[in-house]
Amino acid sequence: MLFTGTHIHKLDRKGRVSVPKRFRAALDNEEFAGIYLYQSHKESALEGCSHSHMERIAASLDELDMFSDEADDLADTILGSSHMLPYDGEGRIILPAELIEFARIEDQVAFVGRGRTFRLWNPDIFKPLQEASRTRTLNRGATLKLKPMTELPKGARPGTANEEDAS
Amino acid sequence: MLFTGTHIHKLDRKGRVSVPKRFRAALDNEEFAGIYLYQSHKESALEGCSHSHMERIAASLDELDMFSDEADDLADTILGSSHMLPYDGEGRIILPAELIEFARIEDQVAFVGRGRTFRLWNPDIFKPLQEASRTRTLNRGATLKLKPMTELPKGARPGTANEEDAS
DNA sequence: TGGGAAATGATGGGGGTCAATGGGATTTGA
DNA sequence: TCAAATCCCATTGACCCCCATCATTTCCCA
Repeated sequence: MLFTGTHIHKLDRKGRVSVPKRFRAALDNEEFAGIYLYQSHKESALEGCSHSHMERIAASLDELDMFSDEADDLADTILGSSHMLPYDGEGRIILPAELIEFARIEDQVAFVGRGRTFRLWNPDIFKPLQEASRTRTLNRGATLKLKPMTELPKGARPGTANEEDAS
Repeated sequence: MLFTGTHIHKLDRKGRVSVPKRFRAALDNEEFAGIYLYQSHKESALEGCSHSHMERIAASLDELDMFSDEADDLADTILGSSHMLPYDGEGRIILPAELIEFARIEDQVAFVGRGRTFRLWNPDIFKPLQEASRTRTLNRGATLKLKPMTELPKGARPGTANEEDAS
C-alpha cells in the first residue's frame, strides 16, 4: 500500500487513461475499485488517493468543530471537489473534462507516487519542476529523520506480514 | 457511506430533482428510502443527510441540557424545520417550495458532498464561494491532521470490508 | 546466452445498458 | 371535487462492458 515511481500513460480520445498496474496493486483490498482525484491546492496537478484515505479525511474533518470556518473550507475544497472514478474492466478511469483542463493535460498523463497518495501531471509540466525540486533538495542538504521501525504499523516491517499483504 | 463530489442536476417544472446515483448508493442500507433536508444556518444552502445521521443529531441534542436555550434553538432549526423527502421510482425527490426559495434555487441544483453529509446549492451561488474557499485554504496553508488509521470504523480500512460492502 | 514463445499490461473502439430527464395517467387526501 | 403527489412509461445520451490488437516483459529451452 505505497505509491512509488513515475508512470506515463496515454489519454485516449474517449478521455480514458490506464491506472498503472503498480498503483492498482497497491489498492487491491479497497472496497471501492477505483481512485479519487481532486485539484491540488498549490500545483497545476491532481491529487489522487484511495477510498480509505478519503474516509480518513472525512473522519478527520468530522473531528474539527462541525461549524468551524476552516472545516467548511476544507470540506468544500477537498470533499466537494473530488471525483470518485471507478475502473473499467481494463483498469482505466475516465478523466473528467474539468480535471483535464485544470491540470492542462493533453495527450499524456504522468502518475507520480507520493507514498500514501499520488499526483497526476501533464508530463511536460512535471519534468522541469521535478528537476528544480531535486536541485533544491541537494543544495539544502536535506535529510529525513526516519521513524523507528517499531512505530510502524504491523505489516510494514519485514517478518510481520499477514495474509492481507500477500503482494 | 461517504458523500463526495459536486453533481449538478436539473429541477424540472414539477419541482423534482434526481438525487445523484452515487449519493443514493451511499444511503443503500438505510431504513428510509429518501433524504432529509433542512436550511443551513450560515449559508444560503440546504443541509442534507441520511436518516441515521438525523438520529445522531437527535441523540447529540439529548446530551445538551434539555432546557437550555441552545438546545431549544438547535432543535427548532434542525429538527423542527427538516423535511423528510422520499424518492420516487426514479430516485428523485420533490423539493418543497419553501426550501427552493430559501436557497434561491432556479432551474439547477448542485449536490455537494461533505463526507457524512451534503449540501444543496444554486450552482451559480456555490461556484464563486467554492473558489473563495480554495483561495483561503491555500493562503492559510491549511493542513489537515489525519486521524490514525487504527481509529477508523471497521470497513473504512483496506482488508476489513464486510459483506455489506460488496459494491 | 540468444531467440522465440507465452503471458501480461496498455491501447483502441463498437455497442448495449442504465441514469437522468420529461410528461402523461392515476391515485390520494383535504 | 380539485389539486397535489405518486406511478408509470418513453427518450436520450453518457458511461461501461466486451473484445481485438499491440507492445513489453518474462520465461523457457536449446
